[in-house]
Amino acid sequence: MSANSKQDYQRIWNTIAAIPSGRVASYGQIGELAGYARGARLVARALRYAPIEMNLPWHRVLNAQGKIAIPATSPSHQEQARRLAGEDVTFISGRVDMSQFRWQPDLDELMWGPLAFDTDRSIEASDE
DNA sequence: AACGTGACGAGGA
DNA sequence: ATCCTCGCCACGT
Repeated sequence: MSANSKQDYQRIWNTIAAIPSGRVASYGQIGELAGYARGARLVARALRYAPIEMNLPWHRVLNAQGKIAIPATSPSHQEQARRLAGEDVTFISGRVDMSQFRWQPDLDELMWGPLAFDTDRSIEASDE
C-alpha cells in the first residue's frame, strides 16, 4: 500500500486527531496505526500539508526520541512546546519521556474506534 | 525522466 | 552519547 493522494493523507490525519490531550505519539507510531508501516516520513509530510481548518492536534506528534521535530528556527517549534506545556506534558532536557507520555490506544479503541472504520481496512478488503 | 531532499526511524560501529 | 547507512516515498527541481 502506498500513499499518493490527499485521500491517503486523510487516514493519517484521522489517526492524529485521535491522540488524546496530554499524550503524544511518534511519527512512526502514527504511521503504523494508520496502516503505513515504516511510513514516518509520510506522516511528516501529511502533517505539513494538513489544512489548518482541520484543527489537528499536530503538537502531539514528536519524533521517536521524544523531541520536537520542527527546526528550532521555526516559530512553530516554540508554539508546539507551549501547547504541550499547556497539557502538562513535561520536557526534561529537551525531550519528553515517551515511556510516560506515549499514547497507547486500548484494544476497544483499536477495534471499534473511528480508526477501525477506514474503508480500505475493512474485513472485506483485507486481501494481503 | 532523473535526482536530491526531508517536521523520520532502526540498527550498527 | 554521536555518527553513519539504509529503508522509505511523495515532492520540487
